Amino acid sequence: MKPRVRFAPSPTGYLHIGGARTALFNWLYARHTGGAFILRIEDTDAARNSQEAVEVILNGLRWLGLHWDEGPLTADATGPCKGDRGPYFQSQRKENYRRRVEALLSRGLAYEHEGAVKFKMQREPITVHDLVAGDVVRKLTDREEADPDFVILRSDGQPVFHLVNVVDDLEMEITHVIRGEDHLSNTAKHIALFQAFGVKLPHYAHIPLILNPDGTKMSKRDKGASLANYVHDGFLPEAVVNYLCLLGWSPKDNREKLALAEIVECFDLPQILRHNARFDYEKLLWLQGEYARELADDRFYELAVHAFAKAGVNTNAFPLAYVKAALDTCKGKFKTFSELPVYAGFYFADQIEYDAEGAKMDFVPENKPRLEKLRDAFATAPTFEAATLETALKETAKALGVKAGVLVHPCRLAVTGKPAGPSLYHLLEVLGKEKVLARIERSFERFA
RNA sequence: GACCCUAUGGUCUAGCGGUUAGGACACCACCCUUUCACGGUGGUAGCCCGGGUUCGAUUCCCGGUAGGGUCGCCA
Repeated sequence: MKPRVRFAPSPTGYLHIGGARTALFNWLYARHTGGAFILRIEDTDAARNSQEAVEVILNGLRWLGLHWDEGPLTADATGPCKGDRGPYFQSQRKENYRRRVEALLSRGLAYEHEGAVKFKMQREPITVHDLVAGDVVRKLTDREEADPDFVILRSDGQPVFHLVNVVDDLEMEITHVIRGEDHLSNTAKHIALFQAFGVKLPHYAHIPLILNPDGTKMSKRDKGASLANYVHDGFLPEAVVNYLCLLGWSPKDNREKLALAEIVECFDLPQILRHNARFDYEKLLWLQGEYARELADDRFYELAVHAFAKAGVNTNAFPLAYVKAALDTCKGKFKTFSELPVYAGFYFADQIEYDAEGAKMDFVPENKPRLEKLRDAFATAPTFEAATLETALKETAKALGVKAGVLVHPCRLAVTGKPAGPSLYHLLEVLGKEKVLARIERSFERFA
């Protein structure tokens, strides 16, 4: 039988980066083995679940490219799903849980207590045969020693996580439960439940957690815990996916930047590390830069235009050729797309602000006559192309007896307002003679 | 408090009894370069501690310490 794995998030309104990795590892295992990846929404807690919250999860998985073989097609719990083991929303499976509780009750494996139903848990240690952690013998804690039984149906009739999770996994015929290590201790309860239902256990693989850079638990409040964060900051899904794979897993041959197809090829459960990993934003940024540099032109333009639009800059107000030429000077020079509007905003702004530090350094009295000379050279250059402008600048520098850099810096600041940016000669060409000369002219009033 | 998992440079990792402990990110220096970035070269930095086992432990065992997880009518 082909493996059947599932990602079973609770719609809380955001997709945790650790949850995203759990989904990814499930997806990778399914693709590696030719099995099925199932998405199940654990929305038993009606009070805090909403359709929008489900939307966040669906969108997150879609953004990452983790398409599911079975599960919801929309965020509507009563809406259409694909797969024949549905419903895939727990809120729609009440009847299944009720039947299962009845069965346990009638066989004396559960009992009513203060209006709730509790499962009779065994006191003997339970061994979890975990594909990642190995054999784990789980003994009762002191509190469980006092009362090992646990609630499976609340007094208001709502089923509890442990029950629904197990019922769904067995009814959906899940073969491998790949989930966060935070569930390892709970697994004993789940195993007892599976046995009570008289069915074969799924294989378990508990993957380590992702921690904050300081080693503490990454919770909703932490910056960087939400996947939406990376989407918002203009990361590329392929970079995030690649990075997530490297947290707790490695191909063991020193490769780090890997295409998804390569990862699918060599991914497997036993090679997953057993210890938690800290999230290294800098390394993610590095991968992001790697992927951003080799983006296909069309996708690059699309993402760039979108980034500008989000920053309130409508690049469509400019000629398409101008926009493309401008963006071409930026490709490979920034990492996340959220940097772009600041990096290249001068192409699309009427008024430019001068960087304070740069102005102090470059808009000094002795530079004014130099910049005037440069302006004249640009004005009389035979063409306004990068190569011509470079020649003009270098000849001007030579005539003035200074290094090229002495002209380059004030010129860049005058034209872009920034001390760093795209190749100067190329950006001058893109901006065009009129804007360049006007901006240089305007900068003169700023010289000390 | 009890139970469970884990421990290689700052971070992610390779290693599975004998290695000059390898790679990547970050950092530093230099080169390239009009800036920034990229690229190139070199460098700083590591086996948590204590006992065993062994001719020999980063590697195996035990203990400690530290970090993480779980013990809920949350999931």
